Amino acid sequence: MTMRDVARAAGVSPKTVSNVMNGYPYIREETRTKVLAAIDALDYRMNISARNLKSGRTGVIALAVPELSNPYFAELADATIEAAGEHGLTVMIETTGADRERELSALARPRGHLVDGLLYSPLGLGPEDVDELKTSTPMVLLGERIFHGPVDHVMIDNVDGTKAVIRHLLDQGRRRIAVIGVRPGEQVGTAAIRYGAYTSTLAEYGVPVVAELAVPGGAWRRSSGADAVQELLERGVEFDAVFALNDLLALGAMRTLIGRGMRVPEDVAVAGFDNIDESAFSSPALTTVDAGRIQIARTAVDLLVRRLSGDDGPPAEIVAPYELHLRESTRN
Amino acid sequence: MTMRDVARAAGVSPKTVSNVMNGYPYIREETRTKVLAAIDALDYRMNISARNLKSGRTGVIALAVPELSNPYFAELADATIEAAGEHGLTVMIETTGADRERELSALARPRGHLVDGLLYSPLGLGPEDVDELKTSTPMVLLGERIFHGPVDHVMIDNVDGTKAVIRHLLDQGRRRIAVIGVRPGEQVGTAAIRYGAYTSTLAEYGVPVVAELAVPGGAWRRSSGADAVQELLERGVEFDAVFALNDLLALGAMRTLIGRGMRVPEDVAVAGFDNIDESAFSSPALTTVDAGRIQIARTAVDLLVRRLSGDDGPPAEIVAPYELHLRESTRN
DNA sequence: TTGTATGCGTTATCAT
DNA sequence: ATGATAACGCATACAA
Repeated sequence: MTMRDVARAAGVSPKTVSNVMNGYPYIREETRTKVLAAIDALDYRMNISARNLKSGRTGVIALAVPELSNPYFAELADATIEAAGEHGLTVMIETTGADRERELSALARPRGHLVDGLLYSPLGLGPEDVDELKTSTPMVLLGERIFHGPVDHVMIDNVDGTKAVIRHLLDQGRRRIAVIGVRPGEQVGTAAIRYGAYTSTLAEYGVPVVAELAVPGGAWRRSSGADAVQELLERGVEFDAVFALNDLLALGAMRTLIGRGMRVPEDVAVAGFDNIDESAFSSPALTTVDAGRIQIARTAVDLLVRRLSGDDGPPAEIVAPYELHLRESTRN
Repeated sequence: MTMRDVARAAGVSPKTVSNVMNGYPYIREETRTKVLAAIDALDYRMNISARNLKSGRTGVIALAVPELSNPYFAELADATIEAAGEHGLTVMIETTGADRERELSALARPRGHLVDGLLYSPLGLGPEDVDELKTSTPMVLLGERIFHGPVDHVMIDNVDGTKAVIRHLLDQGRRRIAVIGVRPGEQVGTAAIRYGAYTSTLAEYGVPVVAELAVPGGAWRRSSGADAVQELLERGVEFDAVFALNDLLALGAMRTLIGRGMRVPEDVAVAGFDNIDESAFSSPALTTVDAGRIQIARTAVDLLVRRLSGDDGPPAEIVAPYELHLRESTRN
């Protein structure tokens, strides 16, 4: 079942069938109708591999994320699939496990020319890898580890988002705000940015930054959040609020607090970042910053589509607007 | 950058390069080394489209699920990607939104011959669609809407899993067990099976099945679970336990109960089904049935791989083992 | 053990 | 507005 078969059935040449399928404008209405009827009758689908071989286009873009078990990335993936679908593109999801090697390999001639472009959300790469980004495949970067790179970049408004939530905690009278999930060694990346915004907001209010209130946490999972709070309690550190660098950490933190008989928010307020679906339904519901994933997905796909259609202007850097969601976990 | 270039660089013919890349055994070690060196030096990747055009294989399989925002499917996707990776296969995720039309279209010549096989988890299809499954693309069905179809089938042990959790609730002395997420009209599918196992377990214990304890819920989301319990409370129905047909419903249900000042499990025990990551970290932690998604993914990929390598034996029907996780939400 | 010739299904180019 | 022809990069069959 090839284009030739369709052409034969419609009484035209293969090229005409191709033209119809690709929306070539100069076709007589009568011819188009005939061809479409034949396509329908034979239930014909074009062979994408053959087209790709000739034209270089597959209609597939890849989304490289650490893992789908993290709801933030799963929800981002859903949003991306939807946004891509509106442009007739299919999304191929690649999970890298936040592993540097696997992230780099996702960059190398993605999937043997099988994808037209790449939406790329690296956790293990940094500014030192900026050269690796000069791929031939169009790419849009999601995240904040590599600034002013050679490619388009869609970012979360980490600074203002964090400031908003920390101000909220301070306005509620909290003064000993623990922060969990920090990465002490790192100078770049989401952790460093959010932590920096945390300290500068405390400074604004004249609240001292206390080292023992910052708890490292490598993987931003529920279990790390639970462990972090456990550690604070065991060390006897006093705190009246927890700012978790993402929602999963916050949910894990609340789990430990409640398990230890503490009240949220009365004894300790908890806030997170991401606004994953889960956060609206936890008990108590979690105060968090919505990073704007719907808009991020949409913007990233739009940028990529523009590149795919040949735009080679200078790299764009776009910051998605954040939104603070105040819920029970911080309300006095 | 084609195979010819590599061949030229290595001083051999393209065919030899092809042989090396495909693991053809009868190659002199010296030749193989030369070729591999050239591949490495030129950073060559094979063009998958070209291979597909000739051989029919792409090394890509598709996983069709309703949506990734549901953590069960996201976690299943992660497990599938991992299992497929061990066979050198890439996974392309297709979300159908549980929409019948989109599910059917995922079936039709998937992605223009771009995928070798399909792992298919339909929610909107039923036995009446069994003919649609007779595709030319190898396929493995995940779920329980279509039994004894023409294709391999990996199933959750819904009956025994449900029985185990209901017995547990009964053993704890619960006698008015609400069940939420039922689908009254449906004769097939997960909802009907789990609800059937619920009623038969009650019967075993001589506990009457009360109609008003069964609350319908179309989409199995947190919000539906919250609404279902809301409805029970508003109707003044008495109940000492909630069996939610999946974890998301259960988490939503707990949210409403706790929000209304009820204690879980003291006043009402809550149990779910799926054992998504979230359930171990809710407050209280959720008792649930692990449907065995890791094993389901592994088994499904194995079955598909066997089909891809030409096995055309009769369709297999495999039931993954369940595991009951007892947590705080049901412990007296 | 390696090389040569051919064709997979589509699109680009050019012609009509 | 439509058609003829060649070529994309690889694998297959067959030859050497």
